[in-house]
Amino acid sequence: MKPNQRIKLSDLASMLNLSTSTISRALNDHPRIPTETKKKVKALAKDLSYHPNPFAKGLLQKQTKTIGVLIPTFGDVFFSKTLESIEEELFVRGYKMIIVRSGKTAEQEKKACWELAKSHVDGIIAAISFDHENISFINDINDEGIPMLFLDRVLESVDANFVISDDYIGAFNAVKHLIASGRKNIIHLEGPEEVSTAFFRRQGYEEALRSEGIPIQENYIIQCKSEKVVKDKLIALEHHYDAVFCFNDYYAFEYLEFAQQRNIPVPIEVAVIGFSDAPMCQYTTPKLSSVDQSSGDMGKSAVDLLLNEISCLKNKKPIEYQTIKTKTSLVLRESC
Amino acid sequence: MKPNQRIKLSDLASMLNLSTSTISRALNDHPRIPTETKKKVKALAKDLSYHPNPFAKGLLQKQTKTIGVLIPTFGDVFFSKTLESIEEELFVRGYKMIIVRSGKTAEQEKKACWELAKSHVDGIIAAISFDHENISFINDINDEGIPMLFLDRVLESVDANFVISDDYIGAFNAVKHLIASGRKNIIHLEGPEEVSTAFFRRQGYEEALRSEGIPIQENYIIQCKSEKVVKDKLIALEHHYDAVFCFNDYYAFEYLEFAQQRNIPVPIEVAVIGFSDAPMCQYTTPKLSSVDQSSGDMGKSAVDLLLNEISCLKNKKPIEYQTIKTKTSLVLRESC
DNA sequence: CTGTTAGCGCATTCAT
DNA sequence: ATGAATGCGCTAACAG
Repeated sequence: MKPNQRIKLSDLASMLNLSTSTISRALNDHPRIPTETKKKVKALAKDLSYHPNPFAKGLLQKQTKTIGVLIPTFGDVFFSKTLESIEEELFVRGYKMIIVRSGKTAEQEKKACWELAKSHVDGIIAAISFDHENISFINDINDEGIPMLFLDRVLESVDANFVISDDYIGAFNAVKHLIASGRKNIIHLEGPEEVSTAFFRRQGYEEALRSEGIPIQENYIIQCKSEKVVKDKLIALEHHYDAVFCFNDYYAFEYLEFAQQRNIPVPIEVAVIGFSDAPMCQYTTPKLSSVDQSSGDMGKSAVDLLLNEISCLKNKKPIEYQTIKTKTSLVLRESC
Repeated sequence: MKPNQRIKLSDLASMLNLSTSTISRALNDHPRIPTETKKKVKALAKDLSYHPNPFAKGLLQKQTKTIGVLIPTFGDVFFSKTLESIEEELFVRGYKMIIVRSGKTAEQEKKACWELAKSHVDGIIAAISFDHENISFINDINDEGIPMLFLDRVLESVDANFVISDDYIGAFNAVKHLIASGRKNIIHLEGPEEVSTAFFRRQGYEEALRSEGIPIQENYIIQCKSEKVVKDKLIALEHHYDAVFCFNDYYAFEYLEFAQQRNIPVPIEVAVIGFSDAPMCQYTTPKLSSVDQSSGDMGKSAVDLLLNEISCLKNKKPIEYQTIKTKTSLVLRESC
């Protein structure tokens, strides 16, 4: 029962006095093999815990049943949650997952992408961070026959499938809610300029103000590059603002800490809303309101779309690229 | 420059009027190839962005340059941090990483392990959750020539490399600190019984009490299965305890929330310490003191040990199994 | 120094 | 219904 060596087709063949082709066909449910033989072969295979060598298969056939995933970091809860759902969906559908981190620079990101391509994955799910001036490598990877799906961030001028959350609407509704509850002077802690999500969340913020006839003040929009600069700006604005809409939950956590240090009562004096709805939102004081991105859906949709594209590619069917926007919802807690 | 088809050795060979073996040797820096030829070949390879097919290599050679990683979840910050360091170290050393989640049951965990083994990874880093009654599958996987390293949790009676943090000392020091600061009635929120870390942390807790001559009270040790039961027990003990030492940070976050609801002032009346030092510890009110596990070191050590074992296996050198305990350190914040 | 040959494990012709 | 032969892309043993 316990082979201490890897078993292969030819082993089964010689044990049953059949040829490797028959064994192979039996295992793959080829129509012209008698049920009797199939049973016998499968039983033995199971008994010896035979597993086909994925490298032989990968070499012979086109597909490797492996998907590459590119993420900026494991540390961000949004990506953890999304990874969790991607892994689950891939596992169910018989795919393995190779993960690489994209790192801190556009160059590293490009390299990481190539690393996946070189691994001959069947497809890539990529959460691209940077605004690559030269996106030709994406086309190059596509040219190698590896479809790419982009997650969370959109790239202009790339023809591909996208799965993003509706950042614009999410931000819009959050800010609308702040205004509806009487806030007028709303600060936006803006995300890094290189990511598209930051752009759309800011757009949503601005449009919400505009729709209510509130003028947009440039000094209320704070680009969060250096912690010190942000704090200085906040201090300069103190008592002039009554709400803070944050690019993500981490910014919001930082703000809550800042507010506590400066004795700014939240939500009495300042209301705060984060983005992504990290599990930690319920453990801060006050509990943080946040925009949920339904990351579980994002992972599942991404896998769906990508595997579908792979299947189209294999069957030479035409591909219609889509951009799926998953719904956001405002989760109200104590901070607003 | 842009091949829209995957390029292979024979392509390079025909373009340079050389044989595939020469190309192969040139690319692999074989000693008996003139520098001139190597340059020429490498230049062309780069120009056409040639990448060797890892499946052909994997089939032919023993190693696949891929490591399998088994973790319970992406959601736990401890695992995120460890994954981050594993990925980094593997990437540097030219390895890819396949991740599978082990799921909720011992059966799923076993299946996930086999899934990795079937993928013909060169080795497996596994954070095993459950106390498998039948650990024969681990031996079976070893028999297939795939070394396994166990991370974070030890398994009795398995002969292998382990990388764990020194849970016992970490817990011991934390509780010692509580006692030193005048606490006497210390509750322990105990982790799940199936994981070894829970066992050692409890041991550390008990030994710290014992060393100070404080009796161990069974009703002060609360097994955290159902949230409701835990809260009921805590309520029953109210005003009788002055500190809570938690199995991990999440338990501690939950406790902080509970304390707030019941108007128990932390740390005035009750001191709290968590375990793992999640980044979120600094955003709670009060900021949570916690035991850091140096998860970065754990990831790196795990990769080191495993790749070393793989290399020994390949060169038929004898293997000496080790258990590396990484250091813990108490990070003091406001909660104690 | 280089080319020829063979074979890794498998699925798929083509024969029978 | 089954077996023999072929080749996926690559490296290594064996010539020359």
